[in-house]
Amino acid sequence: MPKIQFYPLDVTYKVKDNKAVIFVFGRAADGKTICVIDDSFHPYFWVLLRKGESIEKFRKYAEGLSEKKDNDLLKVEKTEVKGKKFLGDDVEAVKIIVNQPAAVVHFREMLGKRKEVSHVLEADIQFARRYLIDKKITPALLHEVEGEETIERVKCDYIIKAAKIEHVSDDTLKPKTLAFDIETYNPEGKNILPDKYPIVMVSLYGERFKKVITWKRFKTKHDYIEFVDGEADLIRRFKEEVGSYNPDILVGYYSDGFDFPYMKTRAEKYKIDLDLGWDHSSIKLGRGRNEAVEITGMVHVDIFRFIKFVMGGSLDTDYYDLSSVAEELLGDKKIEVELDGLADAWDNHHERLEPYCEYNLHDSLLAFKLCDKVLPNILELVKVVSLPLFDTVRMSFSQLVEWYLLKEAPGFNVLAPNRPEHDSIKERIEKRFKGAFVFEPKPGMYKDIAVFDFRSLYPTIIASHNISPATLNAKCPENERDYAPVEGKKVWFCRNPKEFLPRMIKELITRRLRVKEILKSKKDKMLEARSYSLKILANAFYGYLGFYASRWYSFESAEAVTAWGRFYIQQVIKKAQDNGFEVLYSDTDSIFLSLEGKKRDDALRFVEKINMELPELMELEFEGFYPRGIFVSAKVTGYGAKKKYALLADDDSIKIRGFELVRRNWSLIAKEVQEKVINIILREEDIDKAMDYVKEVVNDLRSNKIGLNKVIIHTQLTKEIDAYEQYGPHVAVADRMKKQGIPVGPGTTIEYVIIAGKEKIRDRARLPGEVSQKDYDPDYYIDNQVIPGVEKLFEVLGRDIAEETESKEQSKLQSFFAKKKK
DNA sequence: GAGCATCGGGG
DNA sequence: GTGTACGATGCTC
Repeated sequence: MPKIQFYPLDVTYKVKDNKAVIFVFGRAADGKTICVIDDSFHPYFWVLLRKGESIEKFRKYAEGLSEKKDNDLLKVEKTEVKGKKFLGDDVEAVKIIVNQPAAVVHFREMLGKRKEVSHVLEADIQFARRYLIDKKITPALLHEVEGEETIERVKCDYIIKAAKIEHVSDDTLKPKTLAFDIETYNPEGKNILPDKYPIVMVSLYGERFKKVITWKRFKTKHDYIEFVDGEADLIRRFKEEVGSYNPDILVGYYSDGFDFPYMKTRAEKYKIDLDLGWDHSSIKLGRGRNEAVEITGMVHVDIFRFIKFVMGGSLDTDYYDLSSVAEELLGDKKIEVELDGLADAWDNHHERLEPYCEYNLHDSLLAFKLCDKVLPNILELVKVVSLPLFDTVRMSFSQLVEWYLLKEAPGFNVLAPNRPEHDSIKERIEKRFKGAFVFEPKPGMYKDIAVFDFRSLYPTIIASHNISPATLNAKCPENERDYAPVEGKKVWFCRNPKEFLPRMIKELITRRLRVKEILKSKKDKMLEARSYSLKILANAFYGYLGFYASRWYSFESAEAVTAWGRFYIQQVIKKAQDNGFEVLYSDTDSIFLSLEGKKRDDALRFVEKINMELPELMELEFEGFYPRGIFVSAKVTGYGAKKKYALLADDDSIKIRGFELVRRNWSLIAKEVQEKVINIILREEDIDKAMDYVKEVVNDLRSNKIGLNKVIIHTQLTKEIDAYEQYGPHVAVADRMKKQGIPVGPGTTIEYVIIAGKEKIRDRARLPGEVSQKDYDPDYYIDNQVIPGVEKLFEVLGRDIAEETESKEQSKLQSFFAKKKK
């Protein structure tokens, strides 16, 4: 039989003659598309019987089951018995093999009701995924299919009826990616109405390929712009172009929630079928909260989702709009155009449309590059969970952990627990336990700080103490028990045998260590991405144990993890103090030591000693030396602020945590002053200079020397103007804009300046275009923007910025006396 | 301050 | 499709 090597990408199934037929779509090694068809795989699930019940009697009963439902025949094909592990117990499990997926739904319910049955297990694992797990197929890796060519209505170069599919190597597909983005006619600002307004342009961007399709003509220098006669043609041409480019991955930014749903609505209007699927099926829109748009065969990636939910933790940006994300990850932004002017240009000024096409294309380019950038992360996760890219990029951490466990379970002969039912979910949500330990910092400025943190603290605790629902308070001799330091509770985990869940997390940790080992000798972006993916997945295990919807949920296990976490970090703190170090700050897994009167080597030796005493996998790592650092007091309590500090690193870079620098609704001048003050304090240690700088800015503000652009405040409208109860300055300005005929609505960013006067602040808010530099109110910017941003920093250093700049209370007092005099 | 509802992203 | 989904934030009582 002929053999073909290929990279699987997508899996689905169809029911034919009461039998499930699997379709594996992918890219052959020669670049052609391939569809592998397999009808030899049967759906199944497991049943456990109560103690004392006869397995043979039950099997006899089950094997005769058959039912007609509508036109479907549902029947049990056969049963098997196998020794399995279920939550640490050895059990005899009955495998119920049925003819088609719908029969699983039917018989799991029927058998679940019988009194001799105690558990129905793994009866909710989707058939296509089950197929991948059981056949050990990992999407995007090289496989070989052996089989004959066959005929089927699919858009594939090879159509093979499989006799055998085998994993060949970890050689990974370099996918062909195409990005797309639409622009729509939108006279109503943020209010998006697909039923009412058309798509005006669509862009496509791929390797050596770019195109913008639009349907109003104008003179242009760009040969990538193609003109068609109307929206319907635009949609048809989009389909054709995607088809002829024939990508493995079609990527968009928020295309699950916007581009595809919008296009679908428009296509329906013209009765155009968006049949992009390799089996000629239409794109499938997700319902309700699940917005995923699926295309059979082709991998549709909504890169926004992946970046926000999987990469989010490591990004600095607070916002996940394309521009912010692209800026951080790629150093490239969206092209700036006046989007509100598109509708007018579309209606009345075609000659103004070209910039919008450039903008449109650039969005696709950004989506393309973002996808390319995070592809190594995606592929690493795909390797771990062995699910199609489509599913993997849309999974939350807990789902990734769960599918990793589900995939590995058969190899360890482990039966997966069921997901919780409604009642137990409610119970689980209400249960809370104690979290991490935070050592409150004493506000102040410190010199020579050494920072250490535990490498993957929680994952290594789980692996080292064999934490899992199966070992929790299980039977084992007293000297085999590891008691968790949970207050007021007797909780232990048996040290042996090493259980499934800790073994799985250990596998991730050691895999990552191997990657990191290679990384030491050569820098490699791919490997860094792999290391990152493995790290976040390992870290997610702890959350998974305590997550209400988990199969392997274990409240006591999660509780034990944080208890041990507190135990270890407190132990380090204590030992540091015993060794004469001053501990400045500690949060969860990190510790900040003052090196006053000590040498760097002392700190390194101290950590070495700590590591000798820790369990094998656990390690306190050196994070860095910082010549100077400042900890600021919290706003409310006045005590040490958690997670609010700035450090000057050895390489002269500054690490800022928890300060407001990035907030959108701060004026540029406020951000600038905060940043500069931190810099002067840390780099030059010259408090007077920092103070003088602030005074200078305050004076410049007073004499209106600061440019208007630096006093503009940005605030986003979150709802309709009328809906605001609190008529704040940004709402007032939005109102003014509306009266001037500028469209505003939810999502519009309002820019305003506060001008001098005695009225309420909201009555003194103006559009930047309405005022000039001499109009803004110095007092407002001094008291409400600049001073609050640096107040705490100076407070730590024993200085009162408000007093020294004679702002705030002072000025209020002055005006009070001024009034009195009159 | 708890409890509920709604954004988020997208033009 | 052997199905189900989060989490931060703002607003109201």
